[in-house]
Amino acid sequence: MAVSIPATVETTVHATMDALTSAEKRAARTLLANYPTIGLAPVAEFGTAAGASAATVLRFISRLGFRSYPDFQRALRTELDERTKSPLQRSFEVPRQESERFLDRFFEQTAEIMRATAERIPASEFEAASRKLADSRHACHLAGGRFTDALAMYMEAHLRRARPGVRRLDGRIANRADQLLDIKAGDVVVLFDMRRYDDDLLETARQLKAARAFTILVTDEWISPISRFSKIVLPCRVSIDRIWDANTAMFALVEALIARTTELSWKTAESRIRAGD
Amino acid sequence: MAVSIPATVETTVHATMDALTSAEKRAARTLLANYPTIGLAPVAEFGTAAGASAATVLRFISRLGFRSYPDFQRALRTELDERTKSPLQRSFEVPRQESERFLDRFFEQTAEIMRATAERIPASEFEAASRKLADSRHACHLAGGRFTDALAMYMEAHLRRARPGVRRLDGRIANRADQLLDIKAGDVVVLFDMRRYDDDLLETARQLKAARAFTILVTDEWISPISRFSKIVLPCRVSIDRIWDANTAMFALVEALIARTTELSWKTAESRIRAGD
DNA sequence: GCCATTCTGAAATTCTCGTTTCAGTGTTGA
DNA sequence: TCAACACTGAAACGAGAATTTCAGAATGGC
Repeated sequence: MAVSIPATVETTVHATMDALTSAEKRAARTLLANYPTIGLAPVAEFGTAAGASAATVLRFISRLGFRSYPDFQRALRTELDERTKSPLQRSFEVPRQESERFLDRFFEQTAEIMRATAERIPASEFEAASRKLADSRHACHLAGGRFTDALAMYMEAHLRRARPGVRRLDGRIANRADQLLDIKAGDVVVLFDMRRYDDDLLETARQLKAARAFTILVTDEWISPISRFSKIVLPCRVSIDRIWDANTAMFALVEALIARTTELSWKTAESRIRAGD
Repeated sequence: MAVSIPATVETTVHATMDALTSAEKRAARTLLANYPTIGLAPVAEFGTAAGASAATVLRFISRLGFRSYPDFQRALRTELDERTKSPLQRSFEVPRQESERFLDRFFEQTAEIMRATAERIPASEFEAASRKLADSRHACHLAGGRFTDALAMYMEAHLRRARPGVRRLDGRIANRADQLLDIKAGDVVVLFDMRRYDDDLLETARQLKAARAFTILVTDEWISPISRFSKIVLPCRVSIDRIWDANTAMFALVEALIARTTELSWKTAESRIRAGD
């Protein structure tokens, strides 16, 4: 038996979205983004906030099925009342409906992957990696493969805010040799490698080990051969019962590393962040 | 040191209570009992609920220090807005809990953010975006800002596997003008923009609209001004009660888009992927 | 690129709502 | 008991709100 979903204004908006014109959609989005307050304001104000005219907002409201704007506002108030009167009820509000939506299923699976990932990464490893990253006495280098280069890039951009001496290694192998010369013993290097593992990156890792760099490897559950040359290995689940591999857990791990590192080096980070913004 | 209490309407009512006449007190009690919804209703309704006349309610409101009833309502709305959005405005504090659980907590919060994101993205919008991306008759362009460029890059790498004609716009503005010339009416453009919103990207979006491109915007919960020039807007939660914004939900959305797009264009995608691996 | 169609916002219109007034009611103190 | 005073709500008023209309702009199909 399907549990009936309460027909809130919000769900109605979602359901109606399809049938809306573009200016009306702007109104819809504004409402969802400032739910429910903007709907409690006069139409004119709602219109301005949405970058549309009052008339458009009214058309939007009527398309949602309300007979008038005051009618719509009454619905919002009633809803608000019920929500605040039974806060406990809120967690049951959106019950285990069969999520037919692709997006919901996908996100659920992803959350599961993340849970599995968190389980498998030893806290001590994570902590050691963060501390090493937060230690700005040594330079920090990042590199990834074909698909993971974007992760390296993202991490670089954020790590730069927290500490000095962050650099991403160029993807092309030709340039690698030169770049490796800059790396000193004790420097931190974060490598991203997942199936199918990158041979060039493996070679790079070997040389880094020879140069006595401190290598942190972020890899998938099958673990890249680079682990041989790494001080710290952080394995992420990338699939559970899904056809495509999902790197979201890896991305989340990157964010966690950034967050923890920033926290640990807050003294340095604070001024850098303020200067950067 | 006294903790300063924020001057909410509610506290003002309490403070004013004993200066009120008996009918006014009825109004005050009604407001406190149905806070804040009854105050968002028309005066007449408020009056009826309180068993008093509209005039009495008005006198009550003015005694609270508001210049008019709409003024009072505006205060309530602002307050309501802040109540739902403010947890993230808390200033930075180093978490007392030591590192062990950092990763777990972080991932939990992230999962929560993802849930909230999935909830807010209308299925129709997601589906429409995927379909448009799967339609390889038109070219597809991607661009991001300072931190989101990495997302564009990641999406580019994967979308390339699924379909031809994918290109990422160069980050530097100088090159933008030339690149825009290549974009034809009907082309899909995926833009990533989050706080603090990128002015150059906004300008690019404006020109894209003029060129009649089909713009898909991936943004945060406060919605980039680019939404004005976009056909589809996909808002992601980036924070719930955490100091730093987290882009994991956005990354997951990108992966979901890639997955769905690949699914929809499987005929084309299959051979491309085989050739690429 | 052109035409039919749809969409949009400014302005005119209508009506509801907030506000004010004032007569009536209740209350207090002599 | 009566007068002075404060409180209250019904009704009149005017402001500002929602709604409708319509001409011009944008869009989509050929």
